[in-house]
Amino acid sequence: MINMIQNAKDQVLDLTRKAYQAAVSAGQLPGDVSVRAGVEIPKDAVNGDYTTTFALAAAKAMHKSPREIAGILLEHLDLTGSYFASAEIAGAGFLNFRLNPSWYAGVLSAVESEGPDYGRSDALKGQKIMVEFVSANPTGPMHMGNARGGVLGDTLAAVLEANGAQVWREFYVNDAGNQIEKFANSLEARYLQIILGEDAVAFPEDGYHGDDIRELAQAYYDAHGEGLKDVSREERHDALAKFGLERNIPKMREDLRRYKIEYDQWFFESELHNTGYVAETVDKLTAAGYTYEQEGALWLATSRILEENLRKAGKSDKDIAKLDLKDDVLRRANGFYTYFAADIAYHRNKFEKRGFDRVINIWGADHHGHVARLKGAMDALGLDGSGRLDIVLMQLVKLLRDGEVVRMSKRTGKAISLTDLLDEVPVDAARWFFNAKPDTQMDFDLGLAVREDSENPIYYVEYAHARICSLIRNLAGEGIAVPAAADVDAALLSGETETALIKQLSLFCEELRLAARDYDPSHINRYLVELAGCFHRFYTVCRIKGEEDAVLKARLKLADETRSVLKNGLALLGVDAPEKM
RNA sequence: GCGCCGUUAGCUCAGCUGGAUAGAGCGUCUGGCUACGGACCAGAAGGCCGGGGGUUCGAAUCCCUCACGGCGUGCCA
Repeated sequence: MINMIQNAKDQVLDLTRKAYQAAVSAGQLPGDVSVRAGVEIPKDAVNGDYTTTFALAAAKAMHKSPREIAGILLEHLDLTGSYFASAEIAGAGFLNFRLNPSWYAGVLSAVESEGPDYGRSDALKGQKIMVEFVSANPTGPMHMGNARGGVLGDTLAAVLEANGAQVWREFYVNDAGNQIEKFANSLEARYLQIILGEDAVAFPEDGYHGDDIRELAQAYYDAHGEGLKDVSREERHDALAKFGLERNIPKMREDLRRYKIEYDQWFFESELHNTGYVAETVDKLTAAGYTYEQEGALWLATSRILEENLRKAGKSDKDIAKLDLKDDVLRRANGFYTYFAADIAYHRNKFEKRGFDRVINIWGADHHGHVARLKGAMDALGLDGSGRLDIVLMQLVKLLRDGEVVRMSKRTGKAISLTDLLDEVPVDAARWFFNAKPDTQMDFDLGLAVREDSENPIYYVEYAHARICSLIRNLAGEGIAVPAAADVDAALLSGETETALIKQLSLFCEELRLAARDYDPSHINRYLVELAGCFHRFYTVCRIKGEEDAVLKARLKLADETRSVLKNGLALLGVDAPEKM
């Protein structure tokens, strides 16, 4: 885990502090001033490779102008043996540093020695994190929201892993409760319609109208005949629901696998009910004094819990009163537990029983009303939901085809499902596009995703990779192999496009850190587009084949390392890095 | 009403939790290979960062407020 960015930043700060101490000793600056200075990479390379705002931040406390302080620091700055060739004052009082070849050589050797692990860190080492995502209802096909959530969850998990965390991918199967009851009702109606005729059996108003329900009923009928016609309603429901789930769940598993998503576990809601864990969890909340009975139902005093949290967060009573907080039912008057009660039990299970340090859920934005309540319920159980449960809400996906909104699948006439999408768009294109920042609404253009031109960024990145592979193949054919970093003179890579490319290689670790910090893997997409751009620019300006041996080697090495980092980045996204296109 | 998310170039979005002249890609216009893959590269035009206040050396970024758009506000999940 070599991070050359961090190394350079640390060194800038260290050199600056030493210069400051020297200036204090010389009596030129006041001592004992603690300065909160940052080190940054300037947007524009004319402002150096690294810059510190030390002088700007210190100006007030030292009663001197930033430029004056910067000037004194510069006098005492000793760059001997550092990564830097020079430093200068600029603008309002920035101290700008320029890298020397030793740093560039450091990047080349880091990429080489870490290979497929380059970019990984142990920042989250020792943390056990669960990412729960998709968790679609097993009552029907998965939709666009699931497609987006699947990519986000899977890639986020990969990003957290790359930062050293121990990650668990989980799918929560809602195989209990009202949804399943509705599912059974719908199947029952279709089943009886097959036997008695469409007109003889009314279809439930709130049932699932999709063709998939008809197909399931037909499949049951084909396999088992009229056996369920005269049994009790309950028996018929159980048999049909069981049959439906046993078909639907493996189907979801297959569809997700096609989407390159594999889970560590499929967790069944029914298990929480069957083992009495839901009841036990509700009893715990009661024992903690957070429940009450009203109109035959058992309620959770959500409003009180949230009020306590908000007060702790510094909200005024007036603001809290405005919120109109409501309590939630845990157990209905009919004795059944609500989905919310099961969800509380499920999350208690994640934290308490399975010992996850952090739990991340990917939810559709339409569930956001649930976020604070679930966290609050965890708080009430003493499990610190506010601190350890993170919910990533993703906004809706609007599907377009050549600029026009698409609502229905041409084939089925129903909402477009995840499999419809994959029939139309390559998996890699879908994975690339859905890996966008979760909290903005997104347009997914089916036409664009399959277009093989410059408007489609995935090809830009893949092309860079394929181009490099081709170059290496050609040179290998001439007996020229990629050299070791130790045999490369980094000082020869001094052209603008070359230094820019090496700097971009060094940024990978940083982008991975940000992706994990923001729960936003799209940092990687942008990084890869930029990296590909740096390469294409380098490749246009710098020839490799036919150059003098030392130059050829250095440039070939740089190209090969670019290939390696492109591949690492694409692998995190679950996208193939093609050697030919 | 209340809450959450959003508003940056014609379009899609960055902007590293306060830094230098607000950046990319696409689209538009103009250029660039008898040389390693032209699925590429270079250049140009295009902005009251939704509006208005505030905080400070300094604000797209932090606070307040208003406007617009999306989504919520069930003994549904």
